[in-house]
Amino acid sequence: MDEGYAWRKYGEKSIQDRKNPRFYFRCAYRDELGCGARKQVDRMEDDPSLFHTTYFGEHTPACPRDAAVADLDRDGRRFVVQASIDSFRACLPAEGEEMPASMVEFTAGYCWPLKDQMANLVSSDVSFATPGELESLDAISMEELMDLLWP
DNA sequence: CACATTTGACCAAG
DNA sequence: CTTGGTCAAATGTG
Repeated sequence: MDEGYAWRKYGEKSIQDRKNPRFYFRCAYRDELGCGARKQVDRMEDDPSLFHTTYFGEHTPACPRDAAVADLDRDGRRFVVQASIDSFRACLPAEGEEMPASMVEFTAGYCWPLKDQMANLVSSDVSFATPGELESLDAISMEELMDLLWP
């Protein structure tokens, strides 16, 4: 699953008692920005179509993200929402499923593996002073956001 | 050309 | 020694 960051693969190693090799990635901006973020990806034993990803370290705030940007006016305020577009797509409710009532529910309920990163993406936005302000987003504005991202 | 990925070498720890 | 993690030269991709 794409969490929106740019990674560079730097290794691949067979692991004892494991059928599949482990893949090693580091932030693509390690040299440029001194970012120390890394991750390891393993194919799962029981379901080879799934991968288990372990993260190490934090990204620099300056690390570019693969972001979608949406602008909308609501109650005279200007909202700017940034998110990894692939992450959002991957987390969209299935056909027939209900759209969550708020952005908080959306990120918490549907982006479980990415919950922290998604919450960070949204709450670090300049338009929202605190994460609590996200609670005020209702279902209608969520739909507006979706319309803007996928007209 | 400017990047990224592959892959065996290399290395530190146990 | 073995094991897991990283480096870097060769190779791939546009």
